[in-house]
Amino acid sequence: MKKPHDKIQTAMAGFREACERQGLKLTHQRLEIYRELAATEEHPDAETIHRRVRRRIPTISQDTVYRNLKLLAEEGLISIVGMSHERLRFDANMGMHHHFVCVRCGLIRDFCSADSSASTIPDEASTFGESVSVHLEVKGVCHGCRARRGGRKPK
Amino acid sequence: MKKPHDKIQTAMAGFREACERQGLKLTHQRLEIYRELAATEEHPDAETIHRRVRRRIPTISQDTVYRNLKLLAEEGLISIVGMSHERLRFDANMGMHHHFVCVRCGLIRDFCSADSSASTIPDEASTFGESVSVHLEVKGVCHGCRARRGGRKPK
DNA sequence: ATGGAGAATAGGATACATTCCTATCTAGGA
DNA sequence: TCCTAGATAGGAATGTATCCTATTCTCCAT
Repeated sequence: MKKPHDKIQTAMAGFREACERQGLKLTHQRLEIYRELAATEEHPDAETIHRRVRRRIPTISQDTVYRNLKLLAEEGLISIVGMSHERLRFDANMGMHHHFVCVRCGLIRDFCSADSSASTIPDEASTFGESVSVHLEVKGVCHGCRARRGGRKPK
Repeated sequence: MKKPHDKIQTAMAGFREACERQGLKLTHQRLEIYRELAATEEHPDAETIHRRVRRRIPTISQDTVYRNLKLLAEEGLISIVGMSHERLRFDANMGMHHHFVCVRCGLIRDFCSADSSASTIPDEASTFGESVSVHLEVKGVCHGCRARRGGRKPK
């Protein structure tokens, strides 16, 4: 079993490299925000990260935490669990289906996979609890957004 | 190709039955909210549904729309796309992995599936755009919540 | 059909996560 | 060391979603 400390050290080194490669400045705040996230497996929310980082940087603002988390997610250095944050969206189709989600405009489309294994609850999930549903979430850029070009969200 | 009108009729009949079975009253508002959702495949948000239903029920309140959508989702008559609405949550683990999500307490755990097909982007997704990632989302009730018993969320 | 009890609704008030604004500061290259 | 674009702090603003409560409505029993 690897020491958790070493794992974080490794993650931090990789993070520094990635920031330099992508032209992001290595600020104290940014590093500590990432360190806090890399140190846990519980998928914390922004407020939790803010609270924890504040133990070491008492004056850090919530805006800095939100801004960095969003930026790092856009740069592919961390990920946002579930959908990118937008309003709740609903679906009357209760049959088995999967979702294609456009990360730029939020378009969601249903599809059914020919691959039946994507519709079976994996055994590994029983470690955590009793599963009731499973679906694939495919993230990407839809044709419309691709045609519009542009490196960022139209919004 | 089946007429869309017939599909909605069928869906409405099933909805009425389900409401009666589960002791939900068949109010005009509730029926129209469901009808609006059943008539589209675009996974609208609550505001959109509110706006559309208001064309036929001008005085319907946004609270009624929100309340019914949430209730119907809890009763399993419709579904909420993505995660149930909570704060954004982040993840520094960029390796391939899936998520188990407890629908009661919001716990999220990573796992890797032995089934490699769950890690391949389905061909069907290319219909909609260029995919960049795929992961399984397994919803269920975690052991902790199961032990605590109770039919509803602890919150 | 009619009355009553509890569920459901309308409308406004409220909560709260997230983002915006802007003056100030800092990392990193010249 | 100096400069500049990028980053931050702090507070204000935004906007989705929920709460509150008086009123209305559904549906079962009479």
